[in-house]
Amino acid sequence: MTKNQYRSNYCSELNNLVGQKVKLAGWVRTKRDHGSMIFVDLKDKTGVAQCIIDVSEDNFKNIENISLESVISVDGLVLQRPENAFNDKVVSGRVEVKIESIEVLNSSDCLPFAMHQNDVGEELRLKYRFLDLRRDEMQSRLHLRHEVIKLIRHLMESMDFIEVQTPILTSSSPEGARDYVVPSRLNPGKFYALPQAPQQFKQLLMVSGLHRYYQIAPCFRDEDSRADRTAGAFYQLDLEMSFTTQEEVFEVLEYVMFNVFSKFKPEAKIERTFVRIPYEEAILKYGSDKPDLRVDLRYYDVTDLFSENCPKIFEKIMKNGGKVLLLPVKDLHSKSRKFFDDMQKLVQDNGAIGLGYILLDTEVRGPLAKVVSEEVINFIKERGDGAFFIADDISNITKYAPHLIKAVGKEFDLIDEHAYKFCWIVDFPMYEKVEGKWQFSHNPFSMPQGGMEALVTQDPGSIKAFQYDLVCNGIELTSGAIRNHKLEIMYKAFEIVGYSSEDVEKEFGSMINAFKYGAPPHGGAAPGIDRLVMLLAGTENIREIIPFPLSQNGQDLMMNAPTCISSKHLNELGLTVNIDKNK
RNA sequence: GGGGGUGUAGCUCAGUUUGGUUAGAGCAUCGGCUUGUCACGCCGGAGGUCGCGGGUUCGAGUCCCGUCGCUCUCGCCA
Repeated sequence: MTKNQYRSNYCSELNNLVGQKVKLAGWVRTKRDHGSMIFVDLKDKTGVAQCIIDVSEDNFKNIENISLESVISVDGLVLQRPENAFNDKVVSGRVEVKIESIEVLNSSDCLPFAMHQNDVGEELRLKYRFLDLRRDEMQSRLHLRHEVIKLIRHLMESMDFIEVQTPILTSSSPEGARDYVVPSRLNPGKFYALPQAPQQFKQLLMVSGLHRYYQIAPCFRDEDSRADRTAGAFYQLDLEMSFTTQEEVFEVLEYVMFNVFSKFKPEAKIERTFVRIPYEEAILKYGSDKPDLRVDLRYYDVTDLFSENCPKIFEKIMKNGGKVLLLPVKDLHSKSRKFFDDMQKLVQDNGAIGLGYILLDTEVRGPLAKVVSEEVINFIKERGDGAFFIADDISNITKYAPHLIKAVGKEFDLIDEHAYKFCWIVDFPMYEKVEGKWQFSHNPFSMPQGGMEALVTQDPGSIKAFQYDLVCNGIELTSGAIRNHKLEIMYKAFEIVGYSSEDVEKEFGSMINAFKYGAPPHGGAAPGIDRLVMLLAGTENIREIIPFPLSQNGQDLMMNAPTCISSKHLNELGLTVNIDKNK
C-alpha cells in the first residue's frame, strides 16, 4: 500500500490497526443519522468501513448534509467497536473509524437510483452506466471479465501464441454480415469497413510465417441484437495456427476451456476433452447444431420405420425427403391434455404444422394411436411410455425441435441447470442449397474434406468441410476451421457457388495474392469472449457483462451515440444525408 | 422489416378489464426528533405534461389512431 495525499489504508484492512490514525478515501455508501452522531459507511475498492462523526464537535457543522455517493477523504482513529455492535457481515465490522477531519473531494447530486437497488430498469442503468458499474454486482462482473481475459492470455502465451493487433479500419467484404462503415476524408466517396472479424488478417499472418497468433479482438457486425448477441462490437479470442490439424485446434481450445472453467467454475468439473458430434447426427438427435446437452432427452430418426405402412399424414412429407423424428419420454402418459396443447402451441409458434404424440399405458392412446405400426410402438416401449412425433423437412425441424426438447426437459425436470456440457460439432456441410442455388454454409475459406477430388466428384450437398463449432449448454461459443490454403481448390470451391476466378480475385484479392507466395496449411477458431464470460457469470443477457453496451437499437444511451454531425463535417467527407428529417 | 411485452412521482410499482371526486403506495429526497446503528428508527412536508402527438366524449391514465424509447423474438448474424 502506497500512502498518498488521499489515503493511508483501504477500508478492509483496518482490523489490526486499532489505536492507529488512518486516512481513508472513497464513496459515502450509506449514512445513519443518530442525532449527535452519524455513522457513515465509506466504500472503496476493498469494501466498506464504518466511520463515526461526532456532530457535537464544531468542525462538523452541516456535515450531516453530505450526500450519498459523494467522494470524501477522512482522517481518523481506528477504534474497536463495542462487542454488541460487531457486524460480521463486513470484513472490518469489528472496528470503526472515529473521524477527526473530513474533506469532500466531490459531492454527488441526488442519485437516479439507489446503489443497493437491484431492480432498476435497464434503460436507466445504461444512461447512468458509470453509477451502475459502481454497484458491487457490476464490479464483480468487471473483475470476472478481467480475470478471464488475463487467464486466457496466460494460457495462450504458455502455448507459444503471440498477440498481434490487426487493423480496425479495413475494407468491406462481400460475404457475411452487414458492415459498419466509416467514411474516408482523404478519399472522398470511399469507405472503410470495421472488421467483422480479423479473418483475413490472421490468415495473412500465417502466410507471414507466424507460428501461432492470437488476439482478444473486437469484431463489428451491423446486425440486430439478441439476449446473447450485442449490438455494435463484441470480442473474440481470435486464434490461428500454421501447419496444424483440426485435432490440434481442439486440443488448444479444450486446454483453454478446461483451465478457464476449472478456475472460475471448479464445482462444475468439466470434461478435459469434449465429445464430438457430426453435424448431421446433431440435427437428427437434438434438432439443432448447438444442442444443450444438459437436457437428458434426444430424438430418434424413425423415418425408416415408416417406409412401409406410411400413415397418410406423413406420406407427403416423406415423399419430399422429410424426416420423422421421435422423442420418447418417460411418464409422458401422466401429463394432462393442457400440457400437450401447450407443446403443440409452442412448436406451431415456431413454424411447425403440428405435433403428434402417443401414450402407452393400459392402451395405446393419442392422436397417432390408430395409424402407427406395431414396430413403432415397440420402439417407443423400449425407451419410454410415450413419445412426441415431429415430421417435417430438416430445415424446418431445426426451427422448433430445440424448443420442444427444452420445454419437455423442463417439465420433467431433466435439465442439469448447474452443469456445463461442451461438445464439438464437426463435419459441417461445405454447401447448402438456398432457393435452388448452392451457397457456402459457413466460412468460404474452409478446406473441403477430400480436397479437390471431393469438389470435382461429389454432389456439393454431400461435401463436408473441416469446419467446427464448440457448443456449451446450447450456446455457440466458437466457430473455426482448417482453412483452404490452395488456390486451385479455392477457385473450384467458389466456382460451385457461381464465382469466377476473376470474381474471387476481385473480392478477396489480398488473400488470393498472398496465397501465391507460400501459404502454409493453417487453421484456427475464435471463441466469443462475451458469451464465455456470460456463461461464467450466469447472467440472462450479454449486456450485463459488457461494460458499456449499446441498446437493442444500437444506441449508446449514456454517450448519445450515434448522433448527427455538422454540415461542415459532412462536407469534409463528401457526404450528403438523404433522409426525411420530419419522418 | 415482422410479431409479442412494456412506458404512471427521482426509483420500483398499483390504478387501465367496466371512462367519472383532488391519480395512490413503498423507497429515495427535504424539514424535525434521535448515541450503537449498519439498507437504523419515529413524525411531518414537498414531489405528476400518466412516453409524445392527435381523435372520440359533458368528461380520458383508462377507449381509438399515429408515433417514440426500452426489451424478448422471427428474419438476419459467411
